[in-house]
Amino acid sequence: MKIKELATAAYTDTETIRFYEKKGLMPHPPRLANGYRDYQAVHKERLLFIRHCRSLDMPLADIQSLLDMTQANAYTHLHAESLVSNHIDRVQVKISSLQTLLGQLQSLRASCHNASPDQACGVLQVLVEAAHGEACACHWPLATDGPSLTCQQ
Amino acid sequence: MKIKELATAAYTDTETIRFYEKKGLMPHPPRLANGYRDYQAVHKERLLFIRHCRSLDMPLADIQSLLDMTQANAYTHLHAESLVSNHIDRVQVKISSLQTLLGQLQSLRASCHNASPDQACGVLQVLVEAAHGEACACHWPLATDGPSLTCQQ
DNA sequence: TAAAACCCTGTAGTTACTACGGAGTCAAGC
DNA sequence: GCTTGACTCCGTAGTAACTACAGGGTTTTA
Repeated sequence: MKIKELATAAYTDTETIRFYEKKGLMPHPPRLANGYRDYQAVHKERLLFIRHCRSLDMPLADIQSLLDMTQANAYTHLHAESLVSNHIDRVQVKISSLQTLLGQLQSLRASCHNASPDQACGVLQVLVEAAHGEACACHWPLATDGPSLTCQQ
Repeated sequence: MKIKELATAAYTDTETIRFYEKKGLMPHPPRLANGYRDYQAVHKERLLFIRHCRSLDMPLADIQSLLDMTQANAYTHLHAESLVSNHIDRVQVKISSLQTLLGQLQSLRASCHNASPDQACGVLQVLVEAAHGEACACHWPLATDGPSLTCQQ
C-alpha cells in the first residue's frame, strides 16, 4: 500500500503521515525499489489509532505514550487513566475560562448596542477606558494556554 | 522610559514589546544616544490597550484593526462590532466543541473505572477498538480549529 | 574594579500540521 | 515514442503569539 492509499484509508493526508513519521509516531516503513513507502495493515491500524486520539484532541506526546504502552504490553491502569484525566482537567479549565471570556465579550458588545444613535460606537471607548484601569487584572501576564480572564468589567 | 519600565507598567515582558514592534502593533520608538528604546506615555497607553484586548483573547490582527480605527478616528459602529461579534461566535463554537469532547473523554475514562480489577485498563482497549470502527466519524478530517467531535462512542 | 542588571539584534523553539518548490516515477492515451 | 497527469520523494517555510536563548554592548551598584 502506497502512502496515498494509506492516507485515504485513514481519512487523512499524505503530508500528515510523513509528518508523523518524522515525529516518530509512525515507524519508517519498508521501501519499494523506486523508493516509495510500502505500508502494511499494521500501519493502517496505528494511523487510525493516532487519528482517533487526535479527534479526542489529545496531544501527540500523550498519543506517543499510549502507543508505547500498547507496544510494550506493559501499560498500567494508572498511567493511561492519568493521561486521560489530565486531559479532562485541561479541557474543563479551558471551558470555564472561555465561558468567563464569553461573558466579558458579550458585555463589551452590549456597550455598543446601548450607545445612542448619535454616539460613536462604545466598543472602542470601553476598550480604551478599560486599558486605563490600572487595577484591572486583565493586565497581569496571560496564562500560557489562553486569557487570564480575571477582569471584571 | 526604557523598555523594562514600560514592560512593568503594562504587566508584560520586554520580549513581547519588541515582538509587537516587529509585528507593527507598537511603533518604532525614538532611541537614546546609546541605542536604547525611549518610550513615552502614549506608548504605555497603546501597549495597555493591546494587552487588554489580548486578555479578551482577541487575535493580534483584530487588535491591529481596532488600533487603526482609533488612529484614523474613522471607525464605524459596524466594523468594531462585527470584530467583537465574530470573536464571540468563535468562542461559542469552541465552547460547545469542547463540551462534546469532554463528554467523550469522560466516557472513555469511565471505561477504565468500570473494568474489573483483574482486567487490564479499558482505556487503551476502547481506543484501539474505536480506531477499528470504520464508521466512526472521528476518522474524518479534523477541523482546523479543534477536534471534529462527531464520534459517538 | 568587578559583578549584576539591563539593553541590543537575531535566531530557534513551541503545536500540529499545511503548503510549497523542485525533482523523480509511473500509467494511460495518442 | 511522447505527452500529460497523477503520484512520489525530500526539504523548507509558514501558521499564532509569543518564549528562550546566544552573543554582544552598556549602565548601575557594591
